[in-house]
Order: sequence, then C-alpha cells, then structure tokens
Amino acid sequence: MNKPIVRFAPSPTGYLHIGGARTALFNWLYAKKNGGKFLLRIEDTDLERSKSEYIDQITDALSWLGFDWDDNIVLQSNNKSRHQEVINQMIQSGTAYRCFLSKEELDALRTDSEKKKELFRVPKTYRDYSLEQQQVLIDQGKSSTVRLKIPDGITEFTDLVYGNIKVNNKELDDFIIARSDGSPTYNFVVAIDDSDMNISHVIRGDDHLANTPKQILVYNALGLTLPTFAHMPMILGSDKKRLSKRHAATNVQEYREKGFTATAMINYLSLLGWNPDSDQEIFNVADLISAFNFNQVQKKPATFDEKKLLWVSGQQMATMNTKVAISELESLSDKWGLNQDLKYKNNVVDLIKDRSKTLNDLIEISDVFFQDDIIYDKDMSLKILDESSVQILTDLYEALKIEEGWKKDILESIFDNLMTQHELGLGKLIKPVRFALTGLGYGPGIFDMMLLLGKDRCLLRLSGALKL
RNA sequence: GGCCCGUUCGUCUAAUGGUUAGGACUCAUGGUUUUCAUCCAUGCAAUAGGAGUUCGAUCCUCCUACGGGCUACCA
Repeated sequence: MNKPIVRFAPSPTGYLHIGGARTALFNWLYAKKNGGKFLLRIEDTDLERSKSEYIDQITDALSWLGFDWDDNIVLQSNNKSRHQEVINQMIQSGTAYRCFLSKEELDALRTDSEKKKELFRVPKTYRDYSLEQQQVLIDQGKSSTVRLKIPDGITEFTDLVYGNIKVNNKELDDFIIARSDGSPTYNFVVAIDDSDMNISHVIRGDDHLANTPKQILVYNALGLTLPTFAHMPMILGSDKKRLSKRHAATNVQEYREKGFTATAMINYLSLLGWNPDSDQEIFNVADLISAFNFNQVQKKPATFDEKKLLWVSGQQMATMNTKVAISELESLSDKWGLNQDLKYKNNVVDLIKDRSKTLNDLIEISDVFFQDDIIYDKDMSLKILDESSVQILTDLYEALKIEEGWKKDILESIFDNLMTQHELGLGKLIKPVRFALTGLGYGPGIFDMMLLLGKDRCLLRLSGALKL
C-alpha cells in the first residue's frame, strides 16, 4: 500500500475550534500510523471573512497540539490561476458550460416553485449551447456563471466511516463551479486542490458528506483519480447543538489557557466519536497512533463533556513526570517558578502533581511556595479564624519559634502537644493552620508542606494571619 | 419541501440473533486519608416508538417520531 497523504483544510475565518482540532487529530493520527504525510491547506478564498491573523492562530494551535504538518502550507488563494485554467479547459471540452441565467431570474424561479410546493431545479437552458452560441451571448455583454454538466446516472462511493453512499445524479443540479466574477466555488476547488496535492484520504467532518458526490463528479469530469473518503461525526455542545461560537469554550487556545496539556486534549478528543476497542481510556500520543483505526469511528455525533475532559486531564497529570510538568508549566506561564531553585521547583511539583487536574491547579497551589505574600480571602478568614483558631495559631507560633530542628517528627510532636492542649483532633487543628500558611482550604499534607516551606516562611505567615 | 446520515444509562461508549445489556465520566453512599483531592467499594441509570422476519430480536427489514447535514454566484 502506498503511503497515505492526508490534509487538514481549515478556512481562516476564526480560531481553531474543538471540532476542527479533532478533524486535524484524526488526519494526523492516520498519517502517523501509516507513515504518510499530513498536509495543511488554508482555504482562504473567502476574502470577506478570511483574516491572516486567524491563520497564525490556527497554526499556533496546531503546533501546540503537536500536529506538525509536512511540506509548506498551501494557500488556496495561490492556486487561482490553476483553478481558472481548469475551468477554461472544462468549458472547451464541454464537461462544463456557461450559464446565462442571472441570480435574480433564478431567485424568482426558486421562490415560485416554493410557493407552488414544487421541487426546484435549475433550468438547463444553456446546457447544450455550443461554444459559438455561448460566444454570441458573451459578445452581447451577458454575464454568466460556469456550471458542471452532470451526467445521468448514479454516483456512489464507499466512506470509511459511513459505508456505501449512493446518490442519483438527478438529485443534483448542475452546480456552479465559477461565479459570474470568475471566482471558483468550494465544491470545485476542493476537488482540484485535493487532486493536485495527491491527497489519498480525505478525512473531514460529516457536514461534507452530502457534498462529496458533487466533488466526485468534478473528479470524474476531469478523469482524476478519486481519493478515499472518511467522514467524522460532528461534535455537539451540551445543548446537543453543533459546537459553535455560541458555546462556552470552543477555542482550542482557551483550553490551553485553562491549563490542559496537549496530551490531555488529544486523549479526550480521540475518545469523542471513536473507541479503541478496549477499555483503555488513558492514552499517550504514541499509543493513540498505534491504536487508531477508522473501524471504531462512530457514526453519530458526540457531545463534548468538559467533566470527562477534566478527569482525563487529572489522570494524565498524575502520571506525568515532574520534569515534563515543569516544562509544561514554564511554557504555559512565563512567570511560573521564576528565579526559583530547580530542586525546589521539583520538590514542589512532586508534592502537588497528583492532586491537580490541570496545570492551572498546579500553578495555584505552587504559588503558595513561590510567592512571599499570601492573599487571604476575607469571607474565608472570617469563617475559619475564630477565637479558638486564633489561639491555636498563636500557640503553634510560639512552639515553632523556639524549636531548633525542622523535621517531620518534630512537627508531629508539636501538633501532638497542641492536640492535647486544645483537646482537638488533628483535622481540626490543621484547618486554620493550612489557611494561615496558604490561604487555601486544601492542599498537600500539612507536614510535608511546612517542611518544604521552611521555618521562616511558616512563622511569617502565621504571624501574618494572626494580624488579620 | 427534496436528498443523505444518524438514534444503547444524563454524557462518552461496549456487546451478541439467546448476556442479570458491560465499561468509563458524572451523581449518591460508604471506606482509606491530618484537610482537599486521589484511591477503593457499593449504588442509581439505557437499547426512541410501532409493525414484520424468527423458536427467540438491542442486533435483520419496513414504517413513524426525533436529531443532524446538504439543498447558495459561503467554505
């Protein structure tokens, strides 16, 4: 089997969203699995809506995810003359023809049919005009579009996900391949570009499923070799509507900012609409590449569930090695761990990695170890620092102050004393202490934390909290 | 309206012409833990509806309902 060549072809009319990311992922996985190529084509022919900053956003997001593309990025707008050339060639050969029906005429006919509840079909008035007849009308100054001359018959193909799809060509109008201003339309261009790029597998969202027969007819008209098609079900928001900008967070970059790693995103996204044919749910990227297969791709749309993403992320965090975690943190936030000793950073991350679901969780807790000042939440301090808590903190402060050593067993015995002194369980003691030391209501074991924080910092914070 | 596609716990999904319809997330309860989280255990929870084929249908066929896509001189 030849090495596959696949492509991801976003239009730069917005950032890379979750659905696009999953399409890119499945393309990329397929290419990697089979030692093929993953190409990137930017469909920037909609001048009104395309913006170059979106191209940067999309490529940044793809790079972050690790979907490195092969060869240069193809800008569709650079292929204009090629598209024009093919259109001319098709007019000459008679596989396409100029249609002189105006938009107004067509609109009138369309609304008329709708009124009569009839099925609207584009009239084939100009379909069989000779080149000479067409020229006469052009000379008269009539404007025209170019339409594909669709033959009678059935168009059939086998989709890797949906199986056999069959459409009677009667259902398809001779659709426009070039507008009156000469610009080519999507269903035409996509076929030409995919063919020119030698794409062997077209892997995309199933919103393109119904357009595929049209594209196949373009391939056929030009005698081009058909690629294999694989359509992926859509991803829906929690309201069951197709994921769009209306939904909470659809931008891939937002998830990065929320502290999800690329690995966690890839892991979760792969589980949407696909299953590994086993109970495994946590994958690293290499495992995913070898497990991926179109056979297990779902036909029905999947709902994006951030709760499960969070769980996947937590599982990934727990197994991530500390070195990797540190470099992830540093690339997420350039302020994180600044000027801190590497050993210290290691210890901090080691201590809290397991209990974090995202990198942002990690940052929040690790800041406690890096920053000099603690910000205490007012409501929480009112609730936690009652009279007896203040007494506990005071006693602890005094006890720690005179203590020379800073070891776990020493801290434990100090707390033992406090327990008997205040007739309280350890849990009750820890709550105010933790709050005083971190400003948080949760975190790693108190003794480990104190050891890592160091005596000076602990005393400082205890006295700071007592001044509240 | 026409065409295409789809429908298993709330969510992601497994399964076979014969199973107590399985797992995971969420949620609840209990346990572990000095807190929180983790972890462990238990529990709640599904084959859209109706016909047909069959000894037997979640699985095969048809119909209905619902959802999605396409039907543009958008991509």
